[in-house]
Amino acid sequence: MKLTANKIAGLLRQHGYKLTPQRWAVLNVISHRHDHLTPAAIYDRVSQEHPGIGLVTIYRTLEVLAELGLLCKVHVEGGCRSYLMRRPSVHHHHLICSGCGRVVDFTDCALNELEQRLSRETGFEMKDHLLELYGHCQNCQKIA
Amino acid sequence: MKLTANKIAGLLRQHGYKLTPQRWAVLNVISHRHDHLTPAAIYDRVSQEHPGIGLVTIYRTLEVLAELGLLCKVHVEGGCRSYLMRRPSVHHHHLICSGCGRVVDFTDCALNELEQRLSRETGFEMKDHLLELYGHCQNCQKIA
DNA sequence: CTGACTGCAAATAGTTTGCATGACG
DNA sequence: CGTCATGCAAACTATTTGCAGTCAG
Repeated sequence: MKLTANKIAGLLRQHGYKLTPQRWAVLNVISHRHDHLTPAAIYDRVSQEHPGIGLVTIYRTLEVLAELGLLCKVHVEGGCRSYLMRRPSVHHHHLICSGCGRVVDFTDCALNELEQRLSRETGFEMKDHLLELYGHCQNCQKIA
Repeated sequence: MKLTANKIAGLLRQHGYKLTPQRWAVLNVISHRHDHLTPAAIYDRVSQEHPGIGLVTIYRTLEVLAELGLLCKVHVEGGCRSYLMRRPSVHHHHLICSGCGRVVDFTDCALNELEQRLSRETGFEMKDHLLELYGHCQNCQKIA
């Protein structure tokens, strides 16, 4: 499910955006990783190949890419700044390694039944949920 | 399960803290509500009865109270600053109304099976999870 | 040309830290 | 006394906004 430059460019254009070198650079940095990064960390990495880019551009780019569903945010223990990672816009959740930050996606959250029960009990109309699992990946288990 | 001043004072003292008027004021503000508040909002309310209190004290108090399990944090859609609310320290989750901010707790998250399956599939050792449900409460459904 | 995009600098927000002072056992 | 707590001011970090110059169609 590799997205080509063309597809991404098309997707951007559909929404009135352009695929600029900066946006491309951000996408490159993020898509080659399996963990999550802060805006600042993305900035650092992008800067290496693209000195002179502004941190502001990173923020704006992330906003656009997230809007198109090419990225999504992650909440992490302790602080909950807006960490981000790559992934298309299907309903899914994250399993995050507290050791190395690696993120694994999964789609089946098995919450329907729970939502229905709570809806019955509380009268709430369910709209959405936030689910993230934390643990240690095999690698980090060895180290610890 | 109302906590008396004495119990709270004892709990604080056990951990080497004191029950000061400021801490008491913060607890009062929070314990009378069913929704979540930002530190700044808590500050505003506490200030009314307790002018001259510092925002810093609110932050420090919240930290202490959270450490003792008298409060806990909430993540909210959009931004995810540290919103807070009252509640004892048992494993539980939040059902949050996107309309009015009301929070309902529930304990049975039915995630064991999911965690076991994912653990088998990915080799992760599960430690913890973050689960929050969002919806509209009965009241807010009427309004909308 | 026009609108989209970028980068800088400045402005905001939210939160933390250092320090002198005061309360209390 | 010695410890903990408070409030102020300052420091920081994270993020957003205003603006002028640039670029592609």
